[in-house]
Amino acid sequence: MGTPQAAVPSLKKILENGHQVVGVWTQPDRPAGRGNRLTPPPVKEFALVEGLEVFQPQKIKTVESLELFRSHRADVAVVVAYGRILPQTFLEAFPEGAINVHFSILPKYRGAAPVNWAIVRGERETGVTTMKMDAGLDTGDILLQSQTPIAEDENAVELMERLSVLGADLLAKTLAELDEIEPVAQDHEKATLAPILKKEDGLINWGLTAFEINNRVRGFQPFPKSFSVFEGQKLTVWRSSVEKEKDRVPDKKPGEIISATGDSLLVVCGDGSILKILELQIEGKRRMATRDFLNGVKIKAGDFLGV
RNA sequence: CGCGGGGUGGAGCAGUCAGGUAGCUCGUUGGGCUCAUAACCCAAAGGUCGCAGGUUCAAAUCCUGCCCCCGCAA
Repeated sequence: MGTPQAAVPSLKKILENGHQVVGVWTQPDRPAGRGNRLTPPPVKEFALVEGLEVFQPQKIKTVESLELFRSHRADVAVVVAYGRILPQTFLEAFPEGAINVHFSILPKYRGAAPVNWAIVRGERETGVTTMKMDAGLDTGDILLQSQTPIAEDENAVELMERLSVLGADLLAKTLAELDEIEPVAQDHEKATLAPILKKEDGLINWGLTAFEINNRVRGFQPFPKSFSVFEGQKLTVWRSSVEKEKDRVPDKKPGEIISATGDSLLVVCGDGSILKILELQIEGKRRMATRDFLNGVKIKAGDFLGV
């Protein structure tokens, strides 16, 4: 059971390792993109190519869904970002229960957006966890974990791509050694949450420090992204960096542009720290390097972002 | 038929409403200046104005159809 691209490597790995996949559960096709065309989730596309049987119930909490699920008579359910909370009855449907791949080192970052929040919080390291699912939100007993450092300029999309592969490997190991692994209860005292991101989370608060904003720029991808307003239009920051501490300008107000020439677009943030915008996008336009943006637009030091 | 913006030398844009010599900021190439430079000065090359029709003496600009890109909403 899984839905987005991040779940595909796990499914692929399971197949490669010779496990018998009796059914793939994924979210229904949804209208997406321009024109609202009905779009199948990545897991479905992959599963169909592999000739697997795909199930996309509109509702999971129905007797029909449960009956269908039970009818697979599988040994175990594997869940990777399915997108729905599974009722206890599903978790108990098979002898080995349900195993989940979660993209953080639990108990940290429980919830829907663990990769994003790990970056936003400035973590230097994260990882993946396999666990035995229980009824709570990512509260199940831990089976295996694997860590990886977060690169300083790595964004959430890139990190997720790595973690999805790491998770697939860890899942393979977990399934192979399922009988020997001793599940370990989480230290619930140390749990932190990684709640699902909302559109409004993406609006840049220039009062935060450049470090914090840069982390949001990296972490809020692919959604909701970090954006501000320039001349009434949405300006999305795709890539940025933090200027040196010694160059701080404590006398300037957050949001002020202090340089807009060549490759250099510098914005004042909290405590006078400075964010350098490297790549951006104006609504309706394509994503572009700062140099290109500055070539075509009248913008100068003293202007403000966010108004 | 969800709403909207856009396709103009290699890049990002102006010009389109009120048809008439295609412009700006960069980049590229050559030359100059300088101890030196990604800095500065001078010069040059480079454009079927997305595609196809139509209107007109004349179309980047007006009309029709098509292709492609992007934002919003889901």
